[in-house]
Amino acid sequence: MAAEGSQTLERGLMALRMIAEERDGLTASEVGARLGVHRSVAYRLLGALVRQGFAAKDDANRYRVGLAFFTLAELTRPPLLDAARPVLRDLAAELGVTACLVVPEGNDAVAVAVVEPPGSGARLSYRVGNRDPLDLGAGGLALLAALPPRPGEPGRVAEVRARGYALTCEELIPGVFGVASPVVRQAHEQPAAVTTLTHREDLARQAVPAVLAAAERLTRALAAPGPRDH
Amino acid sequence: MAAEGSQTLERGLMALRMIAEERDGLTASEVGARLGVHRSVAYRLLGALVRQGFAAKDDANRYRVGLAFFTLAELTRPPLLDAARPVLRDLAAELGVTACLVVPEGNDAVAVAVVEPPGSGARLSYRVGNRDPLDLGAGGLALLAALPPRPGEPGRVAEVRARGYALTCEELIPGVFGVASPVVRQAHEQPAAVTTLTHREDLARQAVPAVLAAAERLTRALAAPGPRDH
DNA sequence: ACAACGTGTTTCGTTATGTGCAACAAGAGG
DNA sequence: CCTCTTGTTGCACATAACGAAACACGTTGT
Repeated sequence: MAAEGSQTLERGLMALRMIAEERDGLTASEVGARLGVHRSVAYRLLGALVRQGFAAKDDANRYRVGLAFFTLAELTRPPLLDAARPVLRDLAAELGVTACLVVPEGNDAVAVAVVEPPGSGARLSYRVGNRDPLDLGAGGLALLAALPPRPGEPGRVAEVRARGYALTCEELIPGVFGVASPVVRQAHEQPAAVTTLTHREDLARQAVPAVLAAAERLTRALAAPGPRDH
Repeated sequence: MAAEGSQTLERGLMALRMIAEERDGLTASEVGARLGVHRSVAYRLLGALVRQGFAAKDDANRYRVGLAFFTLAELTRPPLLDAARPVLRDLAAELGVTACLVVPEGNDAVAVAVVEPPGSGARLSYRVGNRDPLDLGAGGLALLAALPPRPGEPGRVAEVRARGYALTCEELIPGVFGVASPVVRQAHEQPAAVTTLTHREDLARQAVPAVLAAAERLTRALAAPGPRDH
Protein backbone atom coordinates (compact mmCIF):
# COMPACT_ATOMS: atom_id res chain seq x y z
CA MET A 1 0.00 0.00 0.00
CA ALA A 2 2.99 2.24 -0.34
CA ALA A 3 2.70 3.47 -3.92
CA GLU A 4 5.77 5.64 -3.82
CA GLY A 5 6.77 8.03 -6.54
CA SER A 6 6.06 11.55 -7.77
CA GLN A 7 8.94 13.15 -5.95
CA THR A 8 8.51 16.37 -7.92
CA LEU A 9 4.85 16.69 -6.99
CA GLU A 10 5.53 16.12 -3.34
CA ARG A 11 8.26 18.71 -3.28
CA GLY A 12 6.02 21.17 -5.07
CA LEU A 13 3.24 20.63 -2.57
CA MET A 14 5.68 21.10 0.29
CA ALA A 15 6.73 24.37 -1.30
CA LEU A 16 3.10 25.40 -1.56
CA ARG A 17 2.55 24.66 2.10
CA MET A 18 5.66 26.62 3.01
CA ILE A 19 4.68 29.78 1.21
CA ALA A 20 1.15 29.49 2.64
CA GLU A 21 2.41 29.22 6.19
CA GLU A 22 4.72 32.22 5.98
CA ARG A 23 2.69 35.37 6.03
CA ASP A 24 5.46 37.32 4.30
CA GLY A 25 6.11 34.79 1.57
CA LEU A 26 9.39 33.12 0.71
CA THR A 27 12.05 33.55 -1.94
CA ALA A 28 13.11 30.75 -4.24
CA SER A 29 16.39 30.39 -2.38
CA GLU A 30 14.66 30.05 0.97
CA VAL A 31 12.33 27.39 -0.38
CA GLY A 32 15.27 25.53 -1.83
CA ALA A 33 17.10 25.61 1.47
CA ARG A 34 14.14 24.30 3.45
CA LEU A 35 13.49 21.63 0.87
CA GLY A 36 17.10 20.57 0.75
CA VAL A 37 17.40 21.05 -2.98
CA HIS A 38 19.29 23.40 -5.25
CA ARG A 39 17.94 26.92 -5.73
CA SER A 40 17.33 26.24 -9.37
CA VAL A 41 15.07 23.32 -8.52
CA ALA A 42 12.96 25.41 -6.17
CA TYR A 43 12.84 28.10 -8.81
CA ARG A 44 11.34 25.70 -11.31
CA LEU A 45 8.90 24.23 -8.81
CA LEU A 46 7.67 27.67 -7.90
CA GLY A 47 7.43 28.54 -11.58
CA ALA A 48 5.06 25.63 -12.10
CA LEU A 49 2.99 26.70 -9.09
CA VAL A 50 2.74 30.19 -10.56
CA ARG A 51 1.80 28.89 -14.00
CA GLN A 52 -1.10 27.01 -12.47
CA GLY A 53 -2.17 29.98 -10.39
CA PHE A 54 -1.43 28.41 -7.02
CA ALA A 55 1.34 30.89 -6.27
CA ALA A 56 2.15 34.46 -7.25
CA LYS A 57 5.48 36.22 -7.42
CA ASP A 58 5.90 39.46 -5.54
CA ASP A 59 7.68 42.57 -6.80
CA ALA A 60 10.50 41.60 -4.47
CA ASN A 61 10.67 38.04 -5.87
CA ARG A 62 8.84 36.64 -2.90
CA TYR A 63 6.31 33.92 -3.52
CA ARG A 64 2.88 33.91 -1.91
CA VAL A 65 -0.22 31.84 -2.53
CA GLY A 66 -2.11 32.77 -5.68
CA LEU A 67 -5.68 33.43 -6.64
CA ALA A 68 -6.45 29.93 -7.90
CA PHE A 69 -5.80 28.72 -4.40
CA PHE A 70 -8.42 31.02 -2.91
CA THR A 71 -11.02 30.37 -5.54
CA LEU A 72 -10.67 26.60 -5.29
CA ALA A 73 -10.84 26.78 -1.52
CA GLU A 74 -13.93 28.96 -1.76
CA LEU A 75 -15.59 26.47 -4.10
CA THR A 76 -14.98 23.55 -1.78
CA ARG A 77 -15.42 25.35 1.51
CA PRO A 78 -17.68 23.36 3.81
CA PRO A 79 -20.74 25.21 5.17
CA LEU A 80 -19.51 24.19 8.60
CA LEU A 81 -16.79 26.83 8.44
CA ASP A 82 -19.14 29.69 7.58
CA ALA A 83 -21.57 28.64 10.27
CA ALA A 84 -18.84 28.29 12.87
CA ARG A 85 -17.25 31.69 12.51
CA PRO A 86 -19.92 33.84 14.21
CA VAL A 87 -20.38 31.23 16.93
CA LEU A 88 -16.67 31.17 17.73
CA ARG A 89 -16.44 34.93 17.57
CA ASP A 90 -19.25 35.40 20.08
CA LEU A 91 -17.80 32.74 22.34
CA ALA A 92 -14.35 34.33 22.28
CA ALA A 93 -15.79 37.76 22.98
CA GLU A 94 -18.10 36.61 25.79
CA LEU A 95 -15.49 34.63 27.70
CA GLY A 96 -12.32 36.40 26.68
CA VAL A 97 -10.72 33.11 25.66
CA THR A 98 -9.45 31.58 22.45
CA ALA A 99 -12.18 29.57 20.70
CA CYS A 100 -11.53 26.83 18.12
CA LEU A 101 -13.35 24.37 15.94
CA VAL A 102 -11.70 20.97 15.57
CA VAL A 103 -12.47 17.96 13.38
CA PRO A 104 -11.01 14.44 13.48
CA GLU A 105 -8.54 13.11 10.94
CA GLY A 106 -7.01 9.73 11.58
CA ASN A 107 -6.05 9.71 15.26
CA ASP A 108 -5.70 13.47 15.50
CA ALA A 109 -7.90 16.43 16.20
CA VAL A 110 -7.19 19.17 13.66
CA ALA A 111 -8.09 22.82 14.22
CA VAL A 112 -9.98 24.21 11.22
CA ALA A 113 -11.01 27.58 12.67
CA VAL A 114 -9.55 29.71 15.46
CA VAL A 115 -10.82 33.00 16.89
CA GLU A 116 -8.85 34.87 19.48
CA PRO A 117 -10.57 37.20 21.94
CA PRO A 118 -10.77 40.91 21.02
CA GLY A 119 -8.68 43.40 22.88
CA SER A 120 -5.00 43.46 23.60
CA GLY A 121 -4.74 41.25 26.68
CA ALA A 122 -2.59 38.17 26.86
CA ARG A 123 -4.07 35.41 24.76
CA LEU A 124 -3.31 31.83 23.99
CA SER A 125 -2.62 31.50 20.33
CA TYR A 126 -3.51 28.36 18.48
CA ARG A 127 -3.10 28.06 14.76
CA VAL A 128 -5.41 26.62 12.19
CA GLY A 129 -3.93 23.31 11.08
CA ASN A 130 -2.54 22.39 14.50
CA ARG A 131 -3.08 18.74 15.31
CA ASP A 132 -3.13 16.93 18.63
CA PRO A 133 -3.87 13.27 19.44
CA LEU A 134 -7.56 12.51 19.88
CA ASP A 135 -7.07 10.98 23.30
CA LEU A 136 -5.38 14.04 24.78
CA GLY A 137 -6.95 17.41 25.27
CA ALA A 138 -10.53 18.59 25.57
CA GLY A 139 -11.19 18.94 21.84
CA GLY A 140 -10.06 15.41 21.03
CA LEU A 141 -12.07 13.91 23.87
CA ALA A 142 -15.19 15.71 22.69
CA LEU A 143 -14.63 14.28 19.21
CA LEU A 144 -14.17 10.77 20.58
CA ALA A 145 -17.45 11.17 22.44
CA ALA A 146 -19.21 12.04 19.19
CA LEU A 147 -17.58 9.26 17.17
CA PRO A 148 -18.73 5.66 17.32
CA PRO A 149 -16.97 3.90 20.22
CA ARG A 150 -13.49 2.67 19.38
CA PRO A 151 -11.53 -0.13 20.97
CA GLY A 152 -9.00 1.22 23.40
CA GLU A 153 -10.49 4.67 23.82
CA PRO A 154 -9.83 6.28 27.21
CA GLY A 155 -12.34 5.42 29.92
CA ARG A 156 -13.37 8.98 30.60
CA VAL A 157 -14.87 9.26 27.12
CA ALA A 158 -18.07 7.72 28.52
CA GLU A 159 -18.19 10.48 31.06
CA VAL A 160 -17.77 13.11 28.37
CA ARG A 161 -20.52 11.47 26.33
CA ALA A 162 -22.88 11.59 29.31
CA ARG A 163 -22.10 15.14 30.38
CA GLY A 164 -21.84 16.62 26.92
CA TYR A 165 -18.55 18.36 27.52
CA ALA A 166 -14.90 17.68 28.30
CA LEU A 167 -12.72 19.65 30.69
CA THR A 168 -9.00 18.99 30.74
CA CYS A 169 -6.25 20.45 32.90
CA GLU A 170 -2.78 20.92 31.42
CA GLU A 171 -2.99 17.75 29.40
CA LEU A 172 -1.40 19.03 26.23
CA ILE A 173 0.28 22.23 27.25
CA PRO A 174 1.44 23.00 30.79
CA GLY A 175 -0.69 25.71 32.32
CA VAL A 176 -3.46 25.49 29.77
CA PHE A 177 -7.02 24.36 30.51
CA GLY A 178 -9.46 23.29 27.83
CA VAL A 179 -13.23 23.03 27.65
CA ALA A 180 -14.90 21.39 24.65
CA SER A 181 -18.29 20.15 23.50
CA PRO A 182 -19.17 18.10 20.42
CA VAL A 183 -21.23 19.38 17.50
CA VAL A 184 -23.74 16.74 16.45
CA ARG A 185 -24.19 16.26 12.72
CA GLN A 186 -25.84 13.90 10.29
CA ALA A 187 -25.15 10.28 11.12
CA HIS A 188 -22.89 9.73 8.12
CA GLU A 189 -21.02 13.02 8.52
CA GLN A 190 -17.82 13.66 10.37
CA PRO A 191 -18.35 15.22 13.81
CA ALA A 192 -16.78 18.45 14.99
CA ALA A 193 -16.21 20.07 18.37
CA VAL A 194 -16.10 23.56 19.80
CA THR A 195 -13.24 24.06 22.22
CA THR A 196 -11.76 26.91 24.23
CA LEU A 197 -8.34 27.46 25.71
CA THR A 198 -7.44 29.44 28.77
CA HIS A 199 -4.67 29.52 31.35
CA ARG A 200 -6.98 30.12 34.29
CA GLU A 201 -8.77 27.21 35.85
CA ASP A 202 -11.62 29.31 37.21
CA LEU A 203 -12.29 30.71 33.75
CA ALA A 204 -12.36 27.19 32.35
CA ARG A 205 -14.97 26.02 34.84
CA GLN A 206 -17.10 29.11 34.28
CA ALA A 207 -16.88 28.58 30.55
CA VAL A 208 -18.70 25.24 30.53
CA PRO A 209 -22.26 26.52 30.05
CA ALA A 210 -21.23 28.92 27.29
CA VAL A 211 -19.30 26.24 25.41
CA LEU A 212 -22.26 23.87 25.65
CA ALA A 213 -24.56 26.59 24.35
CA ALA A 214 -22.19 27.42 21.49
CA ALA A 215 -22.00 23.77 20.39
CA GLU A 216 -25.78 23.51 20.47
CA ARG A 217 -26.15 26.73 18.52
CA LEU A 218 -23.80 25.42 15.87
CA THR A 219 -25.64 22.10 15.76
CA ARG A 220 -28.90 23.91 15.10
CA ALA A 221 -27.33 26.19 12.48
CA LEU A 222 -26.12 23.16 10.55
CA ALA A 223 -29.48 21.44 10.74
CA ALA A 224 -31.23 24.48 9.27
CA PRO A 225 -30.79 24.92 5.52
CA GLY A 226 -28.07 27.52 5.22
CA PRO A 227 -28.02 30.25 2.58
CA ARG A 228 -27.19 28.84 -0.80
CA ASP A 229 -24.04 30.68 -1.88
CA HIS A 230 -22.45 27.88 -3.86
CA MET B 1 11.04 34.15 -19.21
CA ALA B 2 9.70 30.74 -20.07
CA ALA B 3 11.24 28.53 -17.37
CA GLU B 4 9.56 25.35 -18.51
CA GLY B 5 9.75 22.09 -16.63
CA SER B 6 8.12 20.28 -13.74
CA GLN B 7 5.65 18.39 -15.85
CA THR B 8 4.73 16.14 -12.95
CA LEU B 9 3.96 19.05 -10.67
CA GLU B 10 1.77 20.72 -13.25
CA ARG B 11 -0.17 17.54 -13.88
CA GLY B 12 -0.62 17.04 -10.15
CA LEU B 13 -1.91 20.58 -9.71
CA MET B 14 -4.32 20.08 -12.58
CA ALA B 15 -5.55 16.94 -10.87
CA LEU B 16 -6.00 18.91 -7.66
CA ARG B 17 -8.02 21.54 -9.48
CA MET B 18 -10.17 18.86 -11.10
CA ILE B 19 -11.13 17.13 -7.89
CA ALA B 20 -11.82 20.50 -6.28
CA GLU B 21 -14.13 21.57 -9.08
CA GLU B 22 -16.19 18.39 -9.05
CA ARG B 23 -18.42 18.36 -6.04
CA ASP B 24 -18.66 14.59 -6.10
CA GLY B 25 -14.98 13.91 -6.51
CA LEU B 26 -13.27 11.93 -9.25
CA THR B 27 -11.80 8.46 -9.58
CA ALA B 28 -8.22 7.85 -10.61
CA SER B 29 -9.35 6.64 -14.02
CA GLU B 30 -11.39 9.77 -14.66
CA VAL B 31 -8.49 11.99 -13.71
CA GLY B 32 -6.22 10.02 -16.00
CA ALA B 33 -8.64 10.36 -18.89
CA ARG B 34 -9.00 14.13 -18.46
CA LEU B 35 -5.27 14.51 -18.08
CA GLY B 36 -4.52 12.39 -21.13
CA VAL B 37 -2.26 10.01 -19.22
CA HIS B 38 -2.44 6.39 -18.20
CA ARG B 39 -4.60 5.45 -15.23
CA SER B 40 -1.54 4.32 -13.32
CA VAL B 41 0.02 7.75 -13.66
CA ALA B 42 -3.04 9.50 -12.30
CA TYR B 43 -3.14 6.95 -9.52
CA ARG B 44 0.38 7.83 -8.47
CA LEU B 45 -0.23 11.58 -8.74
CA LEU B 46 -3.31 11.31 -6.56
CA GLY B 47 -1.34 9.18 -4.13
CA ALA B 48 1.15 11.98 -3.70
CA LEU B 49 -1.67 14.50 -3.17
CA VAL B 50 -3.12 12.25 -0.48
CA ARG B 51 0.25 11.78 1.21
CA GLN B 52 0.59 15.54 1.52
CA GLY B 53 -2.98 15.94 2.77
CA PHE B 54 -4.23 17.91 -0.21
CA ALA B 55 -6.58 15.13 -1.26
CA ALA B 56 -8.47 12.34 0.47
CA LYS B 57 -9.70 9.05 -0.88
CA ASP B 58 -13.33 8.18 -0.46
CA ASP B 59 -14.71 4.78 0.52
CA ALA B 60 -15.73 4.41 -3.11
CA ASN B 61 -12.23 5.25 -4.36
CA ARG B 62 -13.25 8.76 -5.27
CA TYR B 63 -10.79 11.56 -4.58
CA ARG B 64 -11.83 14.83 -2.97
CA VAL B 65 -9.83 17.71 -1.55
CA GLY B 66 -8.25 17.01 1.82
CA LEU B 67 -7.94 18.75 5.15
CA ALA B 68 -4.56 20.33 4.50
CA PHE B 69 -6.16 22.23 1.68
CA PHE B 70 -8.78 23.78 3.94
CA THR B 71 -6.42 24.60 6.75
CA LEU B 72 -3.92 26.27 4.44
CA ALA B 73 -6.69 28.24 2.78
CA GLU B 74 -7.98 29.29 6.17
CA LEU B 75 -4.52 30.45 7.22
CA THR B 76 -4.09 32.62 4.15
CA ARG B 77 -7.68 33.75 3.73
CA PRO B 78 -7.76 37.51 3.17
CA PRO B 79 -9.96 39.51 5.56
CA LEU B 80 -11.64 40.90 2.48
CA LEU B 81 -13.52 37.63 2.00
CA ASP B 82 -14.90 37.51 5.51
CA ALA B 83 -15.97 41.13 5.34
CA ALA B 84 -17.59 40.69 1.95
CA ARG B 85 -19.85 37.75 2.73
CA PRO B 86 -22.48 39.52 4.85
CA VAL B 87 -22.49 42.50 2.48
CA LEU B 88 -23.08 40.28 -0.55
CA ARG B 89 -25.69 38.25 1.29
CA ASP B 90 -27.69 41.34 2.23
CA LEU B 91 -27.38 42.73 -1.28
CA ALA B 92 -28.58 39.49 -2.86
CA ALA B 93 -31.50 39.25 -0.45
CA GLU B 94 -32.54 42.88 -0.85
CA LEU B 95 -32.51 42.95 -4.64
CA GLY B 96 -33.17 39.33 -5.45
CA VAL B 97 -30.12 39.21 -7.73
CA THR B 98 -26.82 37.37 -7.78
CA ALA B 99 -24.08 39.36 -6.00
CA CYS B 100 -20.36 38.84 -6.55
CA LEU B 101 -17.03 40.19 -5.43
CA VAL B 102 -14.36 40.44 -8.12
CA VAL B 103 -10.66 41.27 -7.99
CA PRO B 104 -8.22 41.95 -10.84
CA GLU B 105 -5.58 39.50 -11.99
CA GLY B 106 -3.63 40.31 -15.08
CA ASN B 107 -6.16 41.54 -17.61
CA ASP B 108 -9.05 39.65 -16.07
CA ALA B 109 -11.62 40.18 -13.39
CA VAL B 110 -11.86 37.07 -11.22
CA ALA B 111 -14.85 36.28 -9.02
CA VAL B 112 -13.72 35.43 -5.49
CA ALA B 113 -17.12 35.31 -3.79
CA VAL B 114 -20.63 34.71 -5.13
CA VAL B 115 -23.95 34.79 -3.28
CA GLU B 116 -27.17 33.84 -5.04
CA PRO B 117 -30.49 35.24 -3.86
CA PRO B 118 -32.51 33.18 -1.38
CA GLY B 119 -35.66 31.44 -2.48
CA SER B 120 -36.27 29.16 -5.39
CA GLY B 121 -36.83 31.59 -8.25
CA ALA B 122 -34.78 31.63 -11.42
CA ARG B 123 -31.30 32.91 -10.72
CA LEU B 124 -28.22 33.67 -12.69
CA SER B 125 -25.46 31.43 -11.51
CA TYR B 126 -21.90 32.60 -11.55
CA ARG B 127 -19.13 30.52 -10.10
CA VAL B 128 -16.24 31.53 -7.93
CA GLY B 129 -13.13 31.43 -10.11
CA ASN B 130 -14.87 32.67 -13.26
CA ARG B 131 -12.79 35.19 -15.14
CA ASP B 132 -13.77 37.82 -17.70
CA PRO B 133 -11.68 40.48 -19.44
CA LEU B 134 -11.34 43.70 -17.46
CA ASP B 135 -12.61 45.86 -20.32
CA LEU B 136 -15.88 43.96 -20.67
CA GLY B 137 -18.63 43.74 -18.12
CA ALA B 138 -19.58 45.88 -15.17
CA GLY B 139 -17.25 44.28 -12.66
CA GLY B 140 -14.17 44.70 -14.83
CA LEU B 141 -15.00 48.33 -15.60
CA ALA B 142 -15.41 49.09 -11.92
CA LEU B 143 -11.98 47.56 -11.28
CA LEU B 144 -10.41 49.60 -14.07
CA ALA B 145 -11.92 52.71 -12.52
CA ALA B 146 -10.26 51.87 -9.22
CA LEU B 147 -6.88 51.00 -10.74
CA PRO B 148 -4.36 53.60 -11.82
CA PRO B 149 -5.13 54.68 -15.42
CA ARG B 150 -3.75 52.33 -18.06
CA PRO B 151 -2.88 53.05 -21.64
CA GLY B 152 -5.62 51.86 -23.96
CA GLU B 153 -8.34 51.53 -21.37
CA PRO B 154 -11.86 52.06 -22.71
CA GLY B 155 -13.07 55.67 -22.75
CA ARG B 156 -16.07 55.04 -20.57
CA VAL B 157 -13.83 54.19 -17.62
CA ALA B 158 -13.58 57.92 -16.90
CA GLU B 159 -17.34 58.02 -16.67
CA VAL B 160 -17.39 55.07 -14.29
CA ARG B 161 -14.75 56.78 -12.18
CA ALA B 162 -16.82 59.94 -11.97
CA ARG B 163 -20.17 58.27 -11.24
CA GLY B 164 -18.83 55.61 -8.92
CA TYR B 165 -20.57 52.73 -10.65
CA ALA B 166 -20.71 50.85 -13.95
CA LEU B 167 -23.85 49.60 -15.69
CA THR B 168 -23.48 47.28 -18.65
CA CYS B 169 -26.09 45.75 -20.92
CA GLU B 170 -25.50 42.29 -22.36
CA GLU B 171 -21.80 42.91 -22.79
CA LEU B 172 -20.57 39.53 -21.68
CA ILE B 173 -23.63 37.31 -21.74
CA PRO B 174 -26.66 37.96 -23.91
CA GLY B 175 -29.65 38.96 -21.84
CA VAL B 176 -27.64 39.75 -18.73
CA PHE B 177 -27.23 43.20 -17.20
CA GLY B 178 -24.54 44.09 -14.70
CA VAL B 179 -24.16 46.80 -12.07
CA ALA B 180 -20.86 47.21 -10.23
CA SER B 181 -19.09 49.62 -7.90
CA PRO B 182 -15.47 49.62 -6.79
CA VAL B 183 -14.30 48.99 -3.22
CA VAL B 184 -11.63 51.49 -2.27
CA ARG B 185 -8.67 50.11 -0.34
CA GLN B 186 -5.25 51.15 0.85
CA ALA B 187 -3.23 52.80 -1.89
CA HIS B 188 -0.81 49.90 -2.23
CA GLU B 189 -3.51 47.23 -2.08
CA GLN B 190 -5.35 45.59 -4.90
CA PRO B 191 -8.83 47.01 -5.49
CA ALA B 192 -12.01 44.96 -5.54
CA ALA B 193 -15.54 45.53 -6.83
CA VAL B 194 -19.05 44.53 -5.84
CA THR B 195 -21.15 43.52 -8.82
CA THR B 196 -24.63 42.16 -9.40
CA LEU B 197 -26.13 40.20 -12.28
CA THR B 198 -29.72 40.22 -13.45
CA HIS B 199 -31.62 39.55 -16.65
CA ARG B 200 -34.04 42.42 -16.20
CA GLU B 201 -32.97 45.89 -17.20
CA ASP B 202 -35.35 47.64 -14.83
CA LEU B 203 -33.94 45.66 -11.91
CA ALA B 204 -30.43 46.63 -12.95
CA ARG B 205 -31.25 50.35 -12.94
CA GLN B 206 -33.02 50.12 -9.62
CA ALA B 207 -30.07 48.27 -8.16
CA VAL B 208 -27.62 51.15 -8.59
CA PRO B 209 -28.11 52.83 -5.19
CA ALA B 210 -27.97 49.55 -3.30
CA VAL B 211 -24.78 48.46 -5.07
CA LEU B 212 -23.17 51.82 -4.32
CA ALA B 213 -24.17 51.48 -0.69
CA ALA B 214 -22.85 47.94 -0.47
CA ALA B 215 -19.47 48.95 -1.91
CA GLU B 216 -19.24 51.82 0.57
CA ARG B 217 -20.21 49.55 3.43
CA LEU B 218 -17.48 47.12 2.47
CA THR B 219 -14.97 49.93 2.12
CA ARG B 220 -15.75 51.08 5.65
CA ALA B 221 -15.61 47.53 7.01
CA LEU B 222 -12.11 47.10 5.61
CA ALA B 223 -10.92 50.42 6.99
CA ALA B 224 -12.05 49.46 10.50
CA PRO B 225 -9.77 47.00 12.29
CA GLY B 226 -11.50 43.67 11.83
CA PRO B 227 -11.63 41.01 14.52
CA ARG B 228 -8.27 39.36 14.89
CA ASP B 229 -8.82 35.69 14.17
CA HIS B 230 -5.42 35.02 12.70
C1' DA C 1 36.04 52.80 -5.81
C1' DC C 2 36.34 48.02 -5.79
C1' DA C 3 35.48 43.58 -4.16
C1' DA C 4 32.82 39.95 -2.20
C1' DC C 5 28.55 38.08 -1.66
C1' DG C 6 23.79 36.75 -2.43
C1' DT C 7 20.31 36.90 -5.49
C1' DG C 8 17.38 35.38 -10.02
C1' DT C 9 17.85 33.08 -14.26
C1' DT C 10 19.41 30.06 -18.09
C1' DT C 11 21.99 26.34 -20.25
C1' DC C 12 23.74 21.66 -20.25
C1' DG C 13 25.12 16.76 -19.32
C1' DT C 14 23.93 12.97 -16.37
C1' DT C 15 21.12 10.08 -13.98
C1' DA C 16 17.44 9.39 -11.25
C1' DT C 17 12.69 9.58 -12.04
C1' DG C 18 8.31 9.28 -14.03
C1' DT C 19 6.05 7.01 -17.66
C1' DG C 20 3.46 3.47 -20.19
C1' DC C 21 2.52 -1.23 -20.64
C1' DA C 22 1.31 -5.58 -19.00
C1' DA C 23 -0.57 -8.39 -15.55
C1' DC C 24 -3.26 -9.63 -11.52
C1' DA C 25 -7.22 -9.18 -8.31
C1' DA C 26 -11.75 -7.68 -7.48
C1' DG C 27 -16.22 -6.09 -8.36
C1' DA C 28 -20.36 -4.90 -11.40
C1' DG C 29 -23.49 -6.06 -15.01
C1' DG C 30 -25.45 -8.78 -18.43
C1' DC D 1 -20.85 -17.95 -17.02
C1' DC D 2 -18.29 -14.27 -19.45
C1' DT D 3 -17.09 -9.48 -20.13
C1' DC D 4 -15.87 -4.97 -19.01
C1' DT D 5 -14.02 -1.71 -15.91
C1' DT D 6 -11.74 -0.52 -12.02
C1' DG D 7 -7.66 -0.35 -8.46
C1' DT D 8 -3.06 -1.75 -7.86
C1' DT D 9 1.74 -3.18 -8.51
C1' DG D 10 6.23 -4.72 -11.17
C1' DC D 11 9.27 -3.68 -14.76
C1' DA D 12 12.13 -1.74 -18.80
C1' DC D 13 12.76 2.24 -21.22
C1' DA D 14 12.99 7.01 -22.36
C1' DT D 15 12.00 11.23 -20.65
C1' DA D 16 12.16 14.76 -17.62
C1' DA D 17 14.02 16.52 -13.38
C1' DC D 18 18.23 17.27 -11.08
C1' DG D 19 22.56 19.74 -9.68
C1' DA D 20 26.43 22.30 -11.10
C1' DA D 21 28.22 25.99 -13.52
C1' DA D 22 27.90 30.41 -15.48
C1' DC D 23 26.10 35.10 -16.24
C1' DA D 24 23.84 39.44 -14.95
C1' DC D 25 22.27 42.22 -11.42
C1' DG D 26 21.78 44.50 -7.00
C1' DT D 27 23.65 44.94 -2.01
C1' DT D 28 26.79 45.34 1.38
C1' DG D 29 31.07 46.32 3.30
C1' DT D 30 35.62 48.01 3.15
